[in-house]
Amino acid sequence: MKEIGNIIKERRKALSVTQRELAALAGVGINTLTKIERGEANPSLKVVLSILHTLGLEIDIKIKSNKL
Amino acid sequence: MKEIGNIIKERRKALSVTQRELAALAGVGINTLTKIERGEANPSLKVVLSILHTLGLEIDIKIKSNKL
DNA sequence: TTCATAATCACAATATAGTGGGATTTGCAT
DNA sequence: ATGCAAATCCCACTATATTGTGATTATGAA
Repeated sequence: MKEIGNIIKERRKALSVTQRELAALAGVGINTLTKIERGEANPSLKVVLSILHTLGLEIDIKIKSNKL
Repeated sequence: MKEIGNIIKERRKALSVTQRELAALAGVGINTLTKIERGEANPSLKVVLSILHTLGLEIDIKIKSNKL
């Protein structure tokens, strides 16, 4: 969970937007966002997708490669 | 939400495992899994990741490309 | 340091995800 | 059509995610 939080935080900073702004744009509570960024939350898919979409990010799912 | 459900369902079938088996292996309830596969749920990230991991799938997040 | 803004925290209330149990339906064999 | 297993439905309960408010604590700039 820490990973996605960091991705969101870094992308947000790269776009120079505050937590409050991002939360508002994504339609989620500020508390929810701060916890997610810190990896202290188990957010619903809806919330995650909303935040990622707002940040211009997308998810894709693929078969795990077993490269070392 | 429909999309991830279909991905899970197709991957599960490709591996020839039943919903009950997958649910048990992933540590989630059968009802939860059936709803997710049908796109009638808004699952938590924990549940989604557990299912994907069990299926040998992984998620990655990238900047949305604006190709047409 | 001082000031302003951003981020985190703490609390309580509401919404909803996750669950099991049992009934029902669907799908696919023979 | 019959039988079996898989999938779905229904219901009620529990767990927890989400929320707003207000206070507190960083962070950074002048």
